[in-house]
Amino acid sequence: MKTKIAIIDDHTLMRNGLQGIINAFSEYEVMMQCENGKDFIHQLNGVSSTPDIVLLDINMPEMDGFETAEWIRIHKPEIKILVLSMLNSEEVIIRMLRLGASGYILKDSKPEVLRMALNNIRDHGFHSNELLNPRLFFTLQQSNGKNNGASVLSNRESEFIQLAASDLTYREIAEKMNTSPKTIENYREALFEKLEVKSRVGLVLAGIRAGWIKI
Amino acid sequence: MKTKIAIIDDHTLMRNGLQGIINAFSEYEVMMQCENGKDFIHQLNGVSSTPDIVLLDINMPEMDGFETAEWIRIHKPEIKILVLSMLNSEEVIIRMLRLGASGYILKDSKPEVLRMALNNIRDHGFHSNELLNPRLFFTLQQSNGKNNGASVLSNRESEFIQLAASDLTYREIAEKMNTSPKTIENYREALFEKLEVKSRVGLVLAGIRAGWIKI
DNA sequence: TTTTTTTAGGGGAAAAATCCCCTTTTTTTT
DNA sequence: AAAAAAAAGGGGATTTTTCCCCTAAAAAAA
Repeated sequence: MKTKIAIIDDHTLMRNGLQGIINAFSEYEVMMQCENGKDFIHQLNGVSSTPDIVLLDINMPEMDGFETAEWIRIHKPEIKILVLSMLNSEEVIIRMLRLGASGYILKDSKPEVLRMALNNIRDHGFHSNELLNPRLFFTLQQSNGKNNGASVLSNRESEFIQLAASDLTYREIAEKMNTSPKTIENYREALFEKLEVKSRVGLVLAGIRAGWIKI
Repeated sequence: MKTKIAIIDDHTLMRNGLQGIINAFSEYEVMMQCENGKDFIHQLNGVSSTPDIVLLDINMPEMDGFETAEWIRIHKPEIKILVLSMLNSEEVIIRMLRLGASGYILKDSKPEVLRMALNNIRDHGFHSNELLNPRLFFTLQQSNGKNNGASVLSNRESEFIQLAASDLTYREIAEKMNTSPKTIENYREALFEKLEVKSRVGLVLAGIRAGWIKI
């Protein structure tokens, strides 16, 4: 069962581009295209199911992103909102969060970022890579337990690589993971080989590029 | 004219500690100490002026931080809220933002962090260092004009930090930059201090977040 | 013009990371 | 049931990083 997406954006080209990108993700399908909030509300009456996630632009005629987010929070609170905006402004981001957005990414993001954002919202209820301080993100991820993504990495390796991307020493990482520094050594060596790197910095960079490390 | 602060926290020792710290900041004065939200509302009726910023704890008996934030947003929206919490949890942070908080810092923050948070809220209406991704923060700062990131780093430091984000050793970086490893040491130490990190990985991550390193 | 910053460099020591070599137990896959 | 992978751990050595201390010329700022 694919997760259903609605796109709310006044630019037809943008909508179609997004639809193409999203439909290429096997786990998602675009079920609605709307040119503003009013259109979205109108179309909702004509469909049998509601979207799971709404991709929401901010600057739109008639009913903009802020109004739309507010409407969704009040009338369809089960729908998650991922704001897709050109505005890299903290004030806007915070305003959107308060209106109930579950994530906020920039329009010039790469498709992988969009996909990761959608995954995070679907799996954890919110997305924050682009938004919130990664320190906080990792804390939460750990408490949530499960390790999604990378089958290349084992669970413990995933935990480790996230912590490797920090200001901690291996000894401190070992303490956080409740294991010995020598065990950490095993993960490190295994990952160095897998990712063909020679240093911890190289490992972290490779992890970031591979999408295993959230910044 | 000093900015007036109210402290809402159920621990007397914490309140007094905070009051001491804040009164040592020349631009702020503590005008109220309250042990929970109810106490705050009650005390508000007895004072002629309202506080500008409220330092708000979350876990409190009778009326906790969430309820208090909601009350303030509805009844005294002009009062800014800085949440001071032990909870490093994204869910809590997002909930607090939605309830109208202007900032969120951890209780184990240093006094300078508290002061910076207060300054940011006073001057810009919000504080986000601890909360939002520094990359966005710096981007915003740059577009606002002052404190543009580049001037923080000297030319050679900029070259160095980019090369630090690689699989190379410092000796190899020194060769690439046609200088001695000891000179590289100077850049490294200067940047560690500037960015408040303790390791090369920390440096690289801070550089990425600040937008100085392109990956 | 004086002061500060940048650039360039060094000595010496401690801590951390890296690289080899291993063993054992449990879990998963074939 | 056998093989492979994951998880946990260790010994011991080398290299790299990190942390103090320090000098000095050139450039930029005050």
